[in-house]
Amino acid sequence: MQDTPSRPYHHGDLRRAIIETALDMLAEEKGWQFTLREVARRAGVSHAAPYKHFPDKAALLAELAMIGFDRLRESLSAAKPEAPETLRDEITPIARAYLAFGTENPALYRLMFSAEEGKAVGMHLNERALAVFDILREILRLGQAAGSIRKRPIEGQAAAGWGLIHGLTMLAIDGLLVPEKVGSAPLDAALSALVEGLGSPAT
Amino acid sequence: MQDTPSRPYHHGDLRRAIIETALDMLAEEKGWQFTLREVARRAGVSHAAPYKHFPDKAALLAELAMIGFDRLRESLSAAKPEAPETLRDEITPIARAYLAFGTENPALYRLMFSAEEGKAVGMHLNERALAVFDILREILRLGQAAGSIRKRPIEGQAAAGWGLIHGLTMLAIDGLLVPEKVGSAPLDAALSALVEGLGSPAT
DNA sequence: GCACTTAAGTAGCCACTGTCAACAATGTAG
DNA sequence: CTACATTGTTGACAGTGGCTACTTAAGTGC
Repeated sequence: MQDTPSRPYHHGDLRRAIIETALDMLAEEKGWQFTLREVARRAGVSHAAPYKHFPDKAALLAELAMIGFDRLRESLSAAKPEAPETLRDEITPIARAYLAFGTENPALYRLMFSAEEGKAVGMHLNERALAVFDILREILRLGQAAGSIRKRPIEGQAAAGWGLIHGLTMLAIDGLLVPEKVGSAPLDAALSALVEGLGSPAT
Repeated sequence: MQDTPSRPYHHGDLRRAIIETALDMLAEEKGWQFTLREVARRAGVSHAAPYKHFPDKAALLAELAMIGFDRLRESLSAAKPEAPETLRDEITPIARAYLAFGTENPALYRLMFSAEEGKAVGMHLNERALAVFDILREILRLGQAAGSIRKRPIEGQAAAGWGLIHGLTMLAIDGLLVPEKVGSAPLDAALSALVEGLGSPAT
């Protein structure tokens, strides 16, 4: 695996390697607590090396969270269907992609939504988070224009949509989406309720 | 404040005092990271005293989480209206109480949904969590029987309801429910969508 | 009074973390 | 080829935290 058996003194692209390693670790176990030294260990560098690329731990965490939001946004964009026939056909693949992102990177997803305690980075981070949010808002806007979605304030509808998918993702991460309580396909069922709530009665 | 100026050697009810102190601390700042020593400090006892009442840190955390779920359930039960006229009138105060619980005890709420990594306690904890869930299921069951709620599998409707309120609560805790993006009353707006999605079209 | 249990305090071990400072290797500009 | 900036390594410091003896105080039964 190590493509450089006699690893050169200069890693070459350690910054990216550190981020990559950290993301891998965040994807692995959700119980994992983040430590700079462990990241360095796994990246195969000394414990102080990361300080050449990040001022401190918080900076790395903030960057990871931002990358997480970017990836989530990309993932959702990629999942967006070309020419959906119904509202449900449109949002289902996106919702699936969202939930998949969360369950595949549980710790990262949690980090994304708990890292903005440091208010300094908060602004930038919120920008990224709200960029993800905008995907949903756009769908609603177009849907309302096309008449497939009830004419209600978009903010409220967006709150419902994001709240729902975020909540389901969190519950899934925490292993609380047990079939006996929530059915075998909770996402589909919940989306049904959402679609019926957002969609125009006529359609 | 200290009702025992010359604190006796034996605290008397240290176990409860520790839990109380820990809950207070969890309610304060959400950025707070839990440490046994700090709890002991704030409780005014030595750093090893808690070990006389809890085998280890995880045990205390698990108990706190369980108490959290119990309190949440009580809070929701108390908020349940007597004779609601509409579905919306019925769920709105409950949803409000739920969100209030989360925003008033942010760290506790997070703990409740991230502590069951320790799989040993997982079972008991999930029981409590699902007990909260049952309140929602009961509402849906009665609503379907009375005809005010669409006849769909209850599990799916419950998933939608819990997912939505849990998601909104989490977003609120993380300060992501900003009015400019999500409206001035995101909870009410989201509940509108939910009610329209769950409620019978005729009603 | 006296032994015994319980509940607290004191002291400390051990592991670990974030961070910094000093040093070494490597690349680069002149 | 030499001076310098980069990037990585080593080592250490200070602080913390969980946890474990041992010790001391306080209640309890006899």
